[in-house]
Amino acid sequence: MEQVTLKQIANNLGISIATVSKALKDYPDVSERTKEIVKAEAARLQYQPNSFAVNLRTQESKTLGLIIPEVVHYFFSSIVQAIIAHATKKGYLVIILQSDDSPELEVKQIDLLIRKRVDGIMISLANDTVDINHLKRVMDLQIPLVMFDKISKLIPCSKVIIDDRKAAYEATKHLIDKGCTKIAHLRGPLLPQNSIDRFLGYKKALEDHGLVYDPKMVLVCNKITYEEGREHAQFILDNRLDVDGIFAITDMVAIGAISYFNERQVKIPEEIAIIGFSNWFISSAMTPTLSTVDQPGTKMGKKVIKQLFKEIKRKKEGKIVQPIIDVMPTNVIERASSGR
Amino acid sequence: MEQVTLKQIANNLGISIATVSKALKDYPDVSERTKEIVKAEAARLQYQPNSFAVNLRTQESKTLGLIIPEVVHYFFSSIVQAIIAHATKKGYLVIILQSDDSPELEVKQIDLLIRKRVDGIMISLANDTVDINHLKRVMDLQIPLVMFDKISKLIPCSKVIIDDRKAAYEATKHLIDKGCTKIAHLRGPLLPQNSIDRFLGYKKALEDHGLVYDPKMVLVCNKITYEEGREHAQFILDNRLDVDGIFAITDMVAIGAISYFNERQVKIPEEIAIIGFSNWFISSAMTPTLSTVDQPGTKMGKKVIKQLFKEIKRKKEGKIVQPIIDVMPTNVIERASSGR
DNA sequence: TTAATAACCGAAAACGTTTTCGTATTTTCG
DNA sequence: CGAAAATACGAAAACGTTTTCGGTTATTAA
Repeated sequence: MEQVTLKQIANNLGISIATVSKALKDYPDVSERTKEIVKAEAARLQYQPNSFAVNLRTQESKTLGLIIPEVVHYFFSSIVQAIIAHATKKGYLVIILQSDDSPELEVKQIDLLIRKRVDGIMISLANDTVDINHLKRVMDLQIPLVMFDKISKLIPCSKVIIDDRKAAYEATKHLIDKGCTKIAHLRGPLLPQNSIDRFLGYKKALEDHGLVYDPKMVLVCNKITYEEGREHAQFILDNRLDVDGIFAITDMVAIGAISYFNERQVKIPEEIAIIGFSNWFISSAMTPTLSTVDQPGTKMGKKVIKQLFKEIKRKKEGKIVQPIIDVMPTNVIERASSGR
Repeated sequence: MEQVTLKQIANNLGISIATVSKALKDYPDVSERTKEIVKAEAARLQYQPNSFAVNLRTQESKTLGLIIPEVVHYFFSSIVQAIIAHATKKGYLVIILQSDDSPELEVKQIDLLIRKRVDGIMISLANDTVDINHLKRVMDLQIPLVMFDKISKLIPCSKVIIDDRKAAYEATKHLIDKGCTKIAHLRGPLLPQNSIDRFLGYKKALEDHGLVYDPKMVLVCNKITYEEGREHAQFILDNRLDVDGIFAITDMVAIGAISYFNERQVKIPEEIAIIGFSNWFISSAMTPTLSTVDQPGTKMGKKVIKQLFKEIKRKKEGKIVQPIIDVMPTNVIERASSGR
């Protein structure tokens, strides 16, 4: 089972490699007759161009890199799916890497992608990435780069995000509209911007509606897990915190809290109303169903890959790319957990 | 920002390209002194070998292909995660493609991977893949191939699977042990082997324990969705099927059913006990928590990639690969939905 | 001292493609 | 009819690496 090359076709037909190559790519300086002959022979031998050689020659890999903190995650896997689908449609393949929210891994992975000479990189940063030299390097090397969801404002590349602050504001306001006056917030870690922004949105909403902001009502989830949701729910009950509403940084945390409240017979939403964030699929399948903020993963993925393609194209044409910042709309979805 | 090549280093130092290449790879016929000098210069210029050229020369891409039916799926994304993690540890990157359970897409994607000349392919087949010529082609081209979960018995490659029939048998038996005598089965589509096997396990368990198998108690889920779970639950209630236990093909379906039963105030597990399949994360976070069969995604992913590496290595050594079939153990996890 | 051996380095081919440029042939047109 | 233009093809360089094989020194043994 020998490799079929242009050379073989050329030899079989008694013509040159150059002509074969050009015939297959419909160059104008090849006669129709020879084109036909060459194509027939190529088909007969099931010729497939050697992508290694093509890559080397054209200096592009037709491959993109995608780095996300976690694969097993509804929001991220939705994005992954959308990106893969659109990339393959355009003849590009996608290499996926998972940073596990580790900045060190992230640096290594960027390095891997650069070495592989991918044609573009999409990334959602690890939670506590602060050093951004690896990203600067990507920019310096002129590799098209698009960030999404977890971004760094210090890198002047295109970004696809949501307005976490506004979304959190609206989620909190939703609870207020439902009559909650003592709203707790299960926030994320202290570092990443999303977590900070959601917290700020929560705080602002309280202040704008005449409610006092009490730091004791804000509990930190370092890992943003189901278990933390349960633990904080327990903390609230055991310490008799006076709470009638909860805004959780994520559906995962909200579900943990709900599960614990269910066990302790706390009525939701009557005694405590809850709203999550992300519109994870399962939030509509819970009992009670979970109110949440829709974070449109599929749409975001589509925007990300489209922007990347735009930048790859502009780079090829030698034009300068004007980075954009696309803020996707979010909206509160009311379900049973806040439906008073 | 010019590309740094071996040639540049060679010119800078006034030696040949060959020597530079060998020095960087610690060939024995290069003196320690020149090795040091070369390495220093390479470090100074931040030399990175051009992977296109390396690929072409060595005829390997250090890249693997992975095709799965769905990315947004707890079981599959767990596998993806494990595979990516192990692959990168060994210096390999992973290209992921999603077949959407479409045989046509699957064929195209296999073709893409072959063209990209990946060093190995891992695949879980689309639900209704029957024509397997694309897989035969992979075998013919001697590309290492490992199948998992949804496999084809007709292809003599390595496989990592579970014993669906046995697992389903045990799930059904679990319900019987709990005192159920009228057990329904929400089965999957008629075609794929997993679906058939789980059905057969269910049937066998009934027969082995003196219960009559009634085709009317088997309802088909063509898409294996949450909604189908709900619809079948409704069907059962509306048609007054005499049911005291349900074995669902998947947690997703089971959760749908539970959700509907909750709405209709059917007590679980008192009136109807339910067991799912896969041990999807959320099954332990439901109310009531869902009994299920553990399908160890992470472990399976690890086995898959390890076997693939083994075969890649053997191929390099020119040895023949002996395909293996690894049947991973599963076990019933009892939770509230069957805990009488 | 000479021959044999070891140590070190470089020339060059090869991987398979793309593309520029030149050349030979044919056609067009004044 | 002759010059210009159009048509069709091929030679060859280039992409950057790896590796074989010779060749040149320096070292050792006889």
